[in-house]
Amino acid sequence: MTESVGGMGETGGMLLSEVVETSTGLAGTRSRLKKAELIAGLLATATDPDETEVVVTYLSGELRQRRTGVGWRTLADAPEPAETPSLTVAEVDRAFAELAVLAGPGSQARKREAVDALFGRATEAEQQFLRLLVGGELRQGALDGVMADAVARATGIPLEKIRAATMLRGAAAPVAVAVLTEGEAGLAQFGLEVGRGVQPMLAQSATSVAEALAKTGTPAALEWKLDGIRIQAHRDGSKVVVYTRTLDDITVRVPEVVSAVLALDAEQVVLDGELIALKSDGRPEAFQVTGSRTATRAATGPDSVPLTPYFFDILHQDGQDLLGLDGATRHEWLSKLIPEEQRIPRLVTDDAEAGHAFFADAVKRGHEGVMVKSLTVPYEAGRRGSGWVKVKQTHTLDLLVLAAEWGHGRRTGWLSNLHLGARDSETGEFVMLGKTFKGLTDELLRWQTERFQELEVRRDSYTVYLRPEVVVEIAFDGVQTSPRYPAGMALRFARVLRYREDKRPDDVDTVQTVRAIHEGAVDE
DNA sequence: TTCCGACAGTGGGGTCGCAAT
DNA sequence: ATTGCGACCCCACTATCGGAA
Repeated sequence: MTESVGGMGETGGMLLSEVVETSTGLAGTRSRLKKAELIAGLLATATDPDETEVVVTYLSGELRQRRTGVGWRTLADAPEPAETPSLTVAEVDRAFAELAVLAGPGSQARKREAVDALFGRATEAEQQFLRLLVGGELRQGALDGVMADAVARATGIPLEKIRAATMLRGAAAPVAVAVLTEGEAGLAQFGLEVGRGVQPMLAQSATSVAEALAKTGTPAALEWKLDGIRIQAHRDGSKVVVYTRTLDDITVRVPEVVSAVLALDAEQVVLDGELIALKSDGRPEAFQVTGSRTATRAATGPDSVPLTPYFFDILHQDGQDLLGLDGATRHEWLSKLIPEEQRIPRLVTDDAEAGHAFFADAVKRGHEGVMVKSLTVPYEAGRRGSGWVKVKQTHTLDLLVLAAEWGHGRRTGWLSNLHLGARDSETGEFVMLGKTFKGLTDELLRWQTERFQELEVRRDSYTVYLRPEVVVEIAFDGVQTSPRYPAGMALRFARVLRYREDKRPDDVDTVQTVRAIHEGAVDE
């Protein structure tokens, strides 16, 4: 262990440079076993729980502070790097903790000073590491999953137990610290705690109800998939806390949820649900409306858009943990506690045809599609298992590739991100509706990189612009209002299905067609 | 030996709050 | 009042590793 040299009166502890070296090693191998070994090796040299916690979070690609107010722009111009490493892990964590609480007039300048002080003591490699860490772009092939595996291997504790504790605790680092310092006995402290967010259960995708039913097994429950914000509501007596999918606390922004939960006939409860803005006729507002209202802090007043909470699962009630129970039993508990108008409409069936009719009805009512849920699996916090499967309505269009941007990371050297345009039937011009990088195989990336440069008309440092010749079939979930694109519309979740070399630019779909979808005039 | 679950990476559009201009 | 940045909401898809079958 090297002592800190020439620091600011620091006493020692692990150097940041040791973390940076390990991170470089992680990026240098694709083997997850090797990554786990490297992580375990460094964790073994940590001297105290605090240090262990910081190292665990850094090697998972995160800062310990949820928000610091420092981003890529602030870090773009940093002072000259130091020649030799001296920063300790503890010093770096403290520096970010201080940055995180800076606010008010003049805070930008003070942030600048604090960042310069920190980065002035960092070597070139350390500066680069911190930049990527802050930006959440470490890309060393190790995040929470690999970290959990590393901790399991280092301690000999089954991965499943570590994972379960992590999901219930809602965070990886405290669990890692507990087992690294106390062994398996350290896991005993982690269970569902009313008031503390649990990683929500996630869903796989399927393209049809029949395919979804094949994954979940039958009979299964189908529920409308609402296009809103995922919420997890905790009540302990008179205290209510509402969390988002990433366990951000949004309680003060959603009084509707607080009052709904306080009205329930239970002292303690943990509920999973969806929050959505509805029009006066009961149809859902565009996601942007729900998102905007939910993001607004002081969301009261006459002009405020009301939100409606729906609940679809229950994890705890009055001292009893329910998340280990099967889906059917949990829903019985839910039905007894939650009034029908606050539950998501649901159909239990083993018939794909009946299921499809339920799906079609949900879509007709303006919803995204359905969730298909196994009746037999427990609530698998944080898992994306086959117990829950989503089926969404999608659209497809033939569009023109207007340009393509150079990729990053494993896509470096390939043209990756496509600019997509529809034809304006009145002017004959092509109008950009958004970009996509999704759905491309390596083979396709190779092909388009070559082909697009043959069609190049000009380029800048990010983008190659093309002659309007390449037609691509695009899938997307819907059309949203856009403040950025010229038609005032953008595609939501666009992805490539295939190139259409059999089609000509005149064949691509029109802006007018897209507008019709936007206005809900087209059913596909 | 092949199959498949879990993970990480590669980015997309939109909105609000805040500080500076 | 406007602008730029940071943070967070929604997210689809492919490649890969390593254990399961």
